[in-house]
Amino acid sequence: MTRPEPPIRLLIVDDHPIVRDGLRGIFSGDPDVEVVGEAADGAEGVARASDGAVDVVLMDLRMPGMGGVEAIRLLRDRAPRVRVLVLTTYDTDADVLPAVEAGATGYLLKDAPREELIRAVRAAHRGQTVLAPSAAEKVLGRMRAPAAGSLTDRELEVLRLVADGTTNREAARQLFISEATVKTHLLHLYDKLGVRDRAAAVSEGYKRGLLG
Amino acid sequence: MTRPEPPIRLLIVDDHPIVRDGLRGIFSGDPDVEVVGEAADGAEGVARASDGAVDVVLMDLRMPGMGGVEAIRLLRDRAPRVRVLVLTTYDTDADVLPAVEAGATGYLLKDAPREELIRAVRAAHRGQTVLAPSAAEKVLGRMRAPAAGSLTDRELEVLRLVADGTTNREAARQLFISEATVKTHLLHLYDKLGVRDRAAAVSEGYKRGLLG
DNA sequence: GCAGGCATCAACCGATCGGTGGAGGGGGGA
DNA sequence: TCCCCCCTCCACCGATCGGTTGATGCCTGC
Repeated sequence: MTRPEPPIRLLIVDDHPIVRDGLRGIFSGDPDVEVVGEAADGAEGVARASDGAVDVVLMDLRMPGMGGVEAIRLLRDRAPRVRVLVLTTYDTDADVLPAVEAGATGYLLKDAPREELIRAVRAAHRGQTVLAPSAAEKVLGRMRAPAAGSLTDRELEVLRLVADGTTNREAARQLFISEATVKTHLLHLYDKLGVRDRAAAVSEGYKRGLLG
Repeated sequence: MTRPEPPIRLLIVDDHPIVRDGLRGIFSGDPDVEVVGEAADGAEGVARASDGAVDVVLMDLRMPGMGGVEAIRLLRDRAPRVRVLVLTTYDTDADVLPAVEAGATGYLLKDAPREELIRAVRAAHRGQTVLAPSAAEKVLGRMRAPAAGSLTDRELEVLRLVADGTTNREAARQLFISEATVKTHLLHLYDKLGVRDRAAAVSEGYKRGLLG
């Protein structure tokens, strides 16, 4: 007879107790998956997943304290064998790309059906990449538009000013537009570059040859 | 007989009325210098100096609204013949270097003796560079340590993290130090790079080959 | 003619950052 | 030995930034 596989040891990391309970419930009916712990933020998640007793982590991204992306980075270092499956509400470039680059094995949205979630955990455990369609789109989009001028002229102007240390207010004056518009351009280019702040945007700008 | 030179037309830009009055008083006794106007911030200063009726601008740096550095940049564009003499209280790298790079003809501190101030205005009018000793030191220091690892190991680590978009808090966790220490490192490297914020620091980092 | 990209602006909010002024320990060069 | 540099940490503050939502006008391509 076939020896039963040991269950997949799953850690749930999410700041909302209700979500954690819901996830627990979903997996409680599955003998192949055992929820071995929960954590309410990234730091706790890293701590619990670093002891070798976890196979897969279901990781939320936006959490108070240490966020998911940082946690994933740390886990790549401290527990490389742990697979991290991102499970979050958002699928913007700025969420998906950093998470994938940090080393997430998969990326699902919280509106995914239960079955898909269960299948994804199994797939992640086998090391397979599981991307929600919208997340896959972002990743591919990133590949397709690698360096090119994905930024509009105006966005590039703003980025250049920011790289020179101008504040939003100063940039607005120099471009003869309002500060609100500068912020809008920034938010757009953050999304396009897959970053969350001006410093990282400048860095991406250099990496892609937009600045320099 | 020698035709008397027309007086030097001087514009005073400083947000403190008292300082403006003091400066006016200093030059009132000098027939070679005529104070032709005052402004309380950079924007007003640029406007008044752009009409061709000003020879030299005495410019403060830190002012509400548009600061002095930005005003100097704009003047380089709109009224290149106007000489700008910076007169400020501070002489840190972060003040001196941007001002000089923006195109200031001179840099004096407010504790300078009256005579030096008057001499400086005349020198600036002739296009001569006038630097307060401490300011000259910063400029030379910049020349001496052009690219090299003027940053300490720790500062460079912090800069790299910042370029990756990590917040101070996250960087602190990753380096196992407190957030306060991260901020200290940042302030130090801002000074060394001659910038005022993380975005510009990242840019300088790439320009100097510290990043990328 | 209408969808969609681009540029513009507004208001509000919490989080983060930058500025300032200390303080103390450790290590290396003068 | 003494001083300076580096690294560490604290607390307070105002300024700025980033997030969010929603809206308008223009132009181009379908």
